[in-house]
Amino acid sequence: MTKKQLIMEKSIELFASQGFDATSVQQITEHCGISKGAFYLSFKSKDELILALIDHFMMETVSSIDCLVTNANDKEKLLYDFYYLCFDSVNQHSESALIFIKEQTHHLNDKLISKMHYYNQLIEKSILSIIEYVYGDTAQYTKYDLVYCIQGFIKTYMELFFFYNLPADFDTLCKSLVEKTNVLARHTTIPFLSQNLIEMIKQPLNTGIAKEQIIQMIEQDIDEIEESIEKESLILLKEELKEPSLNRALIKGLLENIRHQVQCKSTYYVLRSYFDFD
Amino acid sequence: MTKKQLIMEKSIELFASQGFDATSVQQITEHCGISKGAFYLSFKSKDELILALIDHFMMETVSSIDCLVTNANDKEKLLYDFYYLCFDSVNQHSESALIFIKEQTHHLNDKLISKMHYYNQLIEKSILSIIEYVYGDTAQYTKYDLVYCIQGFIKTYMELFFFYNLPADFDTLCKSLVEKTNVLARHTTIPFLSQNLIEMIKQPLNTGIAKEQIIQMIEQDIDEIEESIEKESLILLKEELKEPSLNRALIKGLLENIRHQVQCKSTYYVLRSYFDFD
DNA sequence: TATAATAATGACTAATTGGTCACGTGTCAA
DNA sequence: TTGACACGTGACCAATTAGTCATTATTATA
Repeated sequence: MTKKQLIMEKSIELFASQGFDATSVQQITEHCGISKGAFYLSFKSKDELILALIDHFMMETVSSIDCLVTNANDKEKLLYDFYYLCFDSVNQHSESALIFIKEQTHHLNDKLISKMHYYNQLIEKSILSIIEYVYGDTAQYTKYDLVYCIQGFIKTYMELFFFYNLPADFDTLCKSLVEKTNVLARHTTIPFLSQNLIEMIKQPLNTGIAKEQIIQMIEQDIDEIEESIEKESLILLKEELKEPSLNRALIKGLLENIRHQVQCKSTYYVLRSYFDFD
Repeated sequence: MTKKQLIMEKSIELFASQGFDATSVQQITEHCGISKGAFYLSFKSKDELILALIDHFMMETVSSIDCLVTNANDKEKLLYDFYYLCFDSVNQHSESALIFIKEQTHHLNDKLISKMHYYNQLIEKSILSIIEYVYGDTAQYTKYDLVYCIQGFIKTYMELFFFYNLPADFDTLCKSLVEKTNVLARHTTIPFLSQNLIEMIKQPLNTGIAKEQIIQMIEQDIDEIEESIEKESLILLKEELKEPSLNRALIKGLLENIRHQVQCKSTYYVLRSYFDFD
């Protein structure tokens, strides 16, 4: 494990329990058993650390969702799987999720805002795909509202698990939510969110994940993987990022090579989005 | 206006735009045109200030809702009115609401947590009343889920207004939400939240509003009101709080006296809850 | 006007913070 | 053994903070 990873893992615990502002770099380094100087060898600043944490968590989440939606083949199950994935992944990374929730509204700086915006839009896009796939024209006029209702369900029930340690019967919960969603999709007639409103919201869809960062992701994967076609593909993709030279077919091929490599699932979906193979 | 009120009003602006941690007492006093010492004459600490702000905002909100529910007489309109009130009051006190949202998850200290818990429970109780009143047995088994769905709707659409400055067509929004709620109430069959789960959550329903604070509210009302039966009733109620001596009928009478005095609407509902006249 | 009481001031303190940097320490190849 | 190099250290710095308190200004009272 690199020092960077160590710092990230250990700092998650502190940030989750005390919040970002209330955790000093001193505390982090003590908790890692390293010196203050060593911290600044891995991260340029404290802000860079939390940005990295949030990126890591959101990248994972977003790409899992993306993966689910892209490979969907069962209309009945997709929505259930989606809900389950949301609760399950937040449950498994509850500390990261807590940081995310805590700092989301705290707008440390502009970078964080646009990051959040970016990830939110990705998730909304996925939810919309699900709705269009599952309900088709049935929800034609109310689909944007449905997106927000689904997010509302998730957010509200999520908090229940965060604030009170409810026994996590995710199966019942998700079945219950699927039913609610079905009912809304089939019986609501009064939309609030129109295409127009949605367009207004979408405007500042700028800053995605920086190329730099994707390169870092790839490098991390390369470190973790043994000599193989997959590894070589990753190396070539990294080169392509640094200096584009291959045509789209070759890139697509390289992506296919790493598609089923579990370790780099996130990377695959991030790259897929970066090279615009949606 | 007392110095305390001045500080509260001015600090809301700063907290809303920068957050609590990022706003120094220095800044607040400069923005008020007073000295640092003067600040500490009104508030024992910076924490006490934000606690007061959140109390003020939540007391107002909760009592408006309580008022609406208590005086309901039109099943068709109640839910609409409730939604409208929520959006409208948050819209009108958007800065306070923003502070509330920002600091809600930041758990400054235990006092804040239990305060939030307390207010949340009051609101949930009101929503449950609405559901029971509007749907009766129809939503018998899913009413607790409905409470959380309603909260989810509000939270999610609220954020839309906060993060993007959407044109606020609250009327359409509320009609749309009422329809969604109706649909859920009539067609859902799979509950997730049972009576049992709800009981688990309710456990730490301790610390309400401190008696001290209610007294301060009353004193503020007394200052603002001219000589009248209402003023005298307030004075007597204040005495009763400090040293209980009257029987419940008399107290109830005093409460009735101030019931329709607009300036002390919050106080009325807080007192009603304190003396347990629900 | 004189005196007491209250309100308000702002320089000050003590503590904490994020971030730096001159100085080890261990590990290579030559 | 030497020297080069990266890795790592923790004392230190400048800036900022919440909160205090001796002093001054203002007001009310006699």
